[in-house]
This record gives sequence, C-alpha cells and structure tokens, in this order.
Amino acid sequence: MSMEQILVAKPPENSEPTPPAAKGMRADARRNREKLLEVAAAVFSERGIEGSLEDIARRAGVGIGTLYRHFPTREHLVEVVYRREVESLCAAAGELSLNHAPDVALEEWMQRFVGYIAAKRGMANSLRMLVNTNSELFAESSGMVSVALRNLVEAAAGQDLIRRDIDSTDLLHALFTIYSIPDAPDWHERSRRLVKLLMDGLRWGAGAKHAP
Amino acid sequence: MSMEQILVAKPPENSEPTPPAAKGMRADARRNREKLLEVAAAVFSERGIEGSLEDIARRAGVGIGTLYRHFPTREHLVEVVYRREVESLCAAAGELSLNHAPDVALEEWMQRFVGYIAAKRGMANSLRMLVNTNSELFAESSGMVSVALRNLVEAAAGQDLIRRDIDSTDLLHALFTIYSIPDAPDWHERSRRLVKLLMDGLRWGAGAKHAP
DNA sequence: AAGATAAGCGGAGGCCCCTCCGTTTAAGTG
DNA sequence: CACTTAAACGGAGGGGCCTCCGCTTATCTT
Repeated sequence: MSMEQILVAKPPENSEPTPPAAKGMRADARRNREKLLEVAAAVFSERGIEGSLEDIARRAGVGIGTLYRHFPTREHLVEVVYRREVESLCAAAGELSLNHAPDVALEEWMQRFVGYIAAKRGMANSLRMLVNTNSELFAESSGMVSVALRNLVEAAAGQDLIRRDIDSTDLLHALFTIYSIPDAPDWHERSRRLVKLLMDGLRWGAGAKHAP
Repeated sequence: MSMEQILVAKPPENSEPTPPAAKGMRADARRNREKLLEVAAAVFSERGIEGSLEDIARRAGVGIGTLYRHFPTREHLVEVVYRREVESLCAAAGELSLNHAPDVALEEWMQRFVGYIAAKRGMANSLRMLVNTNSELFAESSGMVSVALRNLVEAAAGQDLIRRDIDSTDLLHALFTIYSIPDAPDWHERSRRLVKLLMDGLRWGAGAKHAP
C-alpha cells in the first residue's frame, strides 16, 4: 500500500477541460512547450509517470516556472503527452496504409501498438487511473485507436488479404491481452509473437469466407 | 482529477504487516511514540490525512527522524492512528454499558459513532482507499465495530428497552447513511437527529414483538 | 556507583513541489 | 529602425519528503 493509494480524494474538481495549445502563442513559448513535451515523453517513459518535473524542465533547458506556466499541474502534462502519443500512433496507421500493402500495414501497425503498450507497462496502473478519472480522454483516445484499427482491417479485408469475417473490436481485445502477460524479461518478444500469430490467423482463409 | 488519483500503482507491495508497538521499548521511545500518535490524530483530524509529517514531529517535540523511525511511512502512521480510534470507540461501548441503562448506552454510543464518522468526513475518500487497500485492517475494524454495536443492542433488547426484532447489522447500515448526507453546514445536527430518529424507532414497540 | 553499549535521537542535507515576481524579449507600431 | 508593451521567462524561496549518521542516554552489568 503506497501513500498515493491513500491520498486519493480532493473533490472531483473538474479542472478546466484541457490546457491551451493555441496558435497565437509567441514563438519562444511554442518552442518551449514543444521541447517540454518532447522531454516529458522521454522522462515519463524512462522514469515512469512520477518522474521529476524539475528534471524535465532542466533537461528541456527551461526554468521550472516555464514548465508550470505551460502545464499547471502534473496531470495536465501527462494528459497532453499521452494524447499526443495516441495521436501519433493513430496517424501512423494512415501513413503505413499509403506505403504498404494493406495486410503489411495492418501487421506493422499492430506491432507498433503492442510496442506502445509495452513501453507503458510499468505505469499500467497509473495510466489506467488517469484514464479512469478522465473519461473524456479515455473516450477520445480509445475511439481513435478503434477507428485506426478498423480502417486498417477493412482495407486489408477489402482486398481479400485477410479473412473478411473479422471484427476489429475482437482484434483489439486480443491485442490488449498483452496487459495480462505476466512480467518477464522476454515479454516483448512474446508480444511480437502474439501479433504474428494473430496475423497468421487473419490471413488464413483470406479470399474465402470459411476454410483455406 | 488530482495527481494522487493518478499515482496509484507501485506493485501491490505487501509492506510487512504492521509496525511494532513492542513492550521491550526503551521508556523514551515509548513516550515519543505515544506523543506522536496523539499529535498525529489531532493533525489528521484538523488538516486531513495529508497533513505535514514534519509538522507532526515538530508539534510532538521530536525530530523528524524519530517520527520516521517509529512509522516508516505515512501509511503506517495513518493506519495506527485509525486503528486506535476504532479501538477506543469500541472500548467506549463497554464503559457506557457499565454506567448507563442499556438503551441510553446504545444511544450515546451511536452518537459517538456518528460523530466519529463526522470527523472523518473530509477524508472519506482517503480513508476508503486506505481501507480498500488493506483488507486486513478493514476486516478487523469493521468486525470490532459490529461486535460493539451488537453487544449494545442485545443488552438493550434483553431488558426490553428496545424492540427485539432488530438486526444490529441493519442498524449499522442505517448509521452509515451518514456518508451519503450531502455536504451541508448543518450536517452534524442532521446526523444527530438521524440517531434520535433511529432510537425512537427502536424503542417503539419495546416489550412487545409487534406494534405498541 | 561507574562503565559499557546498543537503542534511540534529531537534524542537516539532498531532492522535489509549486508560487511569486522582477527581468527579458518577441512582436507589433510609428 | 527605434520604441513600447504585454507575453513569457526563470529562479529564488518557502515548505515538504525521506535518509543517513554522529551524538545522546536508558538500561544493563559488575
């Protein structure tokens, strides 16, 4: 039992929606904001979500005051970093579609998705909590992911590169089983194999509704 | 959403059961421990569960190091304080029984119980969390409370001072509705009225199994 | 009573959080 | 180009968390 598990409360406090990323920012401000997000992503991924904010500011080469001006609370920062990662993951789906055969794009994207979850493994609980207490964020990000995956699946199915009788939601669930693979040094390898396995299953029977 | 809501994780980490309160302590150590608990109870009740530990040490007239030696983490301290409060509440049941008529003892105890919950109102969530993540603590304390209440009820019913067809568990549930009374300045008064109301209900029909 | 010794003390120190405010500077304005 | 000015910067400062370790002292021995 950690203190964080105890210190939960504070009235629901719907902190104003989301901090600004306005366009009318001064150039230096935009630069700093960007740098902070970049560094924060790195720090969070290597130290976990509770990495030192002063460290982030330091590494970004800005004063701590600047960090706090851009992201008034740690949660704001975490949320923006998280949102961006999900967005870039989803954007990758589009790019992959343009440069690869649909089935290859699907497979590669699933690998990335799994890698993404992988990186978050250590902070699974923290993120779950974030996502639990911010249903809007959850809805948006999970929606984006579903759409990205669905598009990939439909494209591949549309060209008979994978079976047609597949529900992309099921596939997403299957990918999420990653979370339940017990901690193990080789778990990254295992997750890659899981994706390959899924792809084999998807390709099997491609071009025919049932059986090879 | 507060950071505490996010920073939840850290592996379940079954921190060793409970810190010692051994008898083989040096006199000064026992003194300090006691003083710390006393002050901590005060600070937690006036500042909430996240009151400053340094402040507690200061007010107790000991060094911060001493506080940490006795209670290696905040949770340990909180847990011991909580446990003591529940214990003293339950002990009061016995004392009241000795000095008052059973029905009066019951009423007075219920008032104290409600007052106790009252004091914890601000940190309801925090405590809920503590209790959620420490099922042993929860089991023990809720067990003690049930027993105390049951004894009081049985004593009063045994002398026909309250109706006999009452389940002390139901009564406990009723008392807990306190938690759901919305925040209001007069809520303490309301909770006292609730207890009185319950007592009226209990006395109504005393000496006869059904009806007045 | 004097000495030995380990239990216990406490606060300095390192790191972090967050705020406040005097200083710098990007970006309009004439 | 100055020049102005509000936006943005950054870091000092006050407070907290927790650890580490040299100093005290309760208690035991003789």
